[in-house]
Amino acid sequence: MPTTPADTDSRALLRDAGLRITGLRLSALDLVEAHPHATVDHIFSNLQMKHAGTSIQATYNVLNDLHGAGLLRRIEPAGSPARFERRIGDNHHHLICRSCGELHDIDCAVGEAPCLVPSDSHDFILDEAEVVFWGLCPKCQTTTTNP
Amino acid sequence: MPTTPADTDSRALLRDAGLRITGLRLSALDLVEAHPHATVDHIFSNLQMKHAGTSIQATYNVLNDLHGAGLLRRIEPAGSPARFERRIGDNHHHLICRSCGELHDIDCAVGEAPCLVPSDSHDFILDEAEVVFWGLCPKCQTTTTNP
DNA sequence: CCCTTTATTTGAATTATTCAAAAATAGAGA
DNA sequence: TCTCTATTTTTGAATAATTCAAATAAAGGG
Repeated sequence: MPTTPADTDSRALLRDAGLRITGLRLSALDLVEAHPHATVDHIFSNLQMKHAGTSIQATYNVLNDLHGAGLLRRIEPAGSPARFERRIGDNHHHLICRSCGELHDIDCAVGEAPCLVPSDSHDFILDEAEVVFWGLCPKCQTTTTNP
Repeated sequence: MPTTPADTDSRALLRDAGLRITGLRLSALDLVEAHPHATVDHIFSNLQMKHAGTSIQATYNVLNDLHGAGLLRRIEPAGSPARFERRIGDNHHHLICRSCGELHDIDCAVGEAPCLVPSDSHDFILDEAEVVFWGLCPKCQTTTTNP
């Protein structure tokens, strides 16, 4: 079977994570790379095209395993099923339309930095400050009030 | 029926929001006031105590109506069912334990509604910058690695 | 007090996700 | 290369959170 550079890279990622190299996992990694913020359903139907007979449970398994190994980031915006992305380890955030769910990556918030440091840590060991910007996308600004 | 000051206040809130004044709605407001971050289940069982026969659907209706009227804020942290709180209109955030789900309010150091500005607004009309601090609470720092 | 609108109950469905046992397969070692 | 075992995937079913819809009950303006 032909191996693209990306494929070779994905194999190394899986191996380094201690996960076996399977077609589903390689395809899932590629898919999320190509379609950031993909939902489980979307990933599921794409996996089915490449690997006939793929089950939804296997899709959840694969995504959970990849997430557990730190190869995928999972985001769960309010009112939406889980989404997955490859950009991990950086400090990027998300901008979501309340009306249609359109989602953009936001490289980093600018300005009022104090918001990214809690005023009282309650003695927690912090590992993430997750920021979601909510609003209305340009399209929904004009269509929201329609009948 | 006796009306406490809080009760009177809640009645005014409902009336001003154009919502009819019902026992369930008054109790739900009181309950969330007394128990910030309460889950639907928690609110449901408490409503049942005060109003025998209350259904889970009515609980969802009441909470959705109050939320729609802007009287309750709904938060939906990843991996948790929806939670409700009375603190609305201020710019406070949340600190959540990844292990046990313990949740604290975090007062934002900076005042206004979206306390942060995205690096690129994508022409969205923003109404909220939601920040969730994730970490491990003191208790889970010691118990997480146990068998 | 009646009537109409709005709430709530009753009963069922949907969506997102997980659990568990059986069958298949990756890949380390003989 | 072949075999064996642990891991992965399928198959089948269950659960949790939430919503939908029709029938009944209650709020509150006239």
